[in-house]
Amino acid sequence: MEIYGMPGHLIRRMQQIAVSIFADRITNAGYDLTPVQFACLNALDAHSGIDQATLAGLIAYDRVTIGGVVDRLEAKGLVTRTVNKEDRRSRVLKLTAAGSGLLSDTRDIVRQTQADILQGLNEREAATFIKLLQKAVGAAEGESRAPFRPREQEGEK
Amino acid sequence: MEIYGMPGHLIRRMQQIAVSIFADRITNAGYDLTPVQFACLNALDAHSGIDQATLAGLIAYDRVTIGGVVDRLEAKGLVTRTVNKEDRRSRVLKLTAAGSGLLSDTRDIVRQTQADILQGLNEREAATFIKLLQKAVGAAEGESRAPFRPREQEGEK
DNA sequence: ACAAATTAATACGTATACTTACCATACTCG
DNA sequence: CGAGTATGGTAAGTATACGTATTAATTTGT
Repeated sequence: MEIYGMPGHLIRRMQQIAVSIFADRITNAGYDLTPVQFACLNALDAHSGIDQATLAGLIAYDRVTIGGVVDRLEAKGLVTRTVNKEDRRSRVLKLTAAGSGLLSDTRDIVRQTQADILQGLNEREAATFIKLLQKAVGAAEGESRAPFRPREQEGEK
Repeated sequence: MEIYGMPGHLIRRMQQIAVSIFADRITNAGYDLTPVQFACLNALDAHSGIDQATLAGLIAYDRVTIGGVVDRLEAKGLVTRTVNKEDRRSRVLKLTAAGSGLLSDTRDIVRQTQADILQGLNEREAATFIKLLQKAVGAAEGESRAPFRPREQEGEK
């Protein structure tokens, strides 16, 4: 069976390449941050004070995985984790000044990374590709073990 | 920064969903096999007797990762690993009868998996998506830490 | 009010997926 | 032919990325 034209193989390759480019650009700029760590800092910047489960849902990761990621972010002094007084099961996450600073410092690099990932496509192709990606992801979202969970608005619930 | 429309995020999600669907379909059919394990069996079926480094190159994985995968395939009795008499550094890999049988049994499931991954796209969209994926992967291939390495033909070299 | 169900976090286990470092073997070229 | 280089494999370490199970705390249903 020829696997080279199969979506499963190509998507894995694309992801492998994307991670590789991200690591390369970040390292070359003198920083130490992984894609999921960046995603966490970015989400905490927009939603300060959320707990780990909410963070996991916002960036569509497994709760257990995010627990480990937050461990490392906390160890690096980029994030604080305190028990929530209103619900003592959960932990309130906040960026530190260092976390906030690192996020600002790396945003442009990450933006550039996105372009480099699709370096082989022209503008029109890249737009089409992203549109199809979004459509495919949206349709199969439910098959994921770690689905995207937008934050509930105060009104609903 | 909004990450939901960025290629890096979408590609990771797509990969996450693809792996999830693969695991689901294989488990439901009563088998125990991961995507990379399937890729190894499939490559060894087409190229019996290659060594680990060649196998890694054929499916575009890191040498070290494939070492671990082959460990597990060997432990499950799906693959044999013997020292190459002509080059004692390398190990000759071959499918066992069990490995060959499992490959035949799971091929159709994997084929179906590929369609399920793109369930949200119609035929034309899926074709376009795969074409663009191949183009993007081909162009950025060199940025990967584990590039695809086709087998050298006897003539060159 | 109080048992049952749910939820947040964590512990433990498995499997990628890579880095760097090292050893053994093979190759190359002066 | 022998030194330097290259290559295959493995060891050790880090970081995802999940599954299952457990604990603690909150919510729900009666």
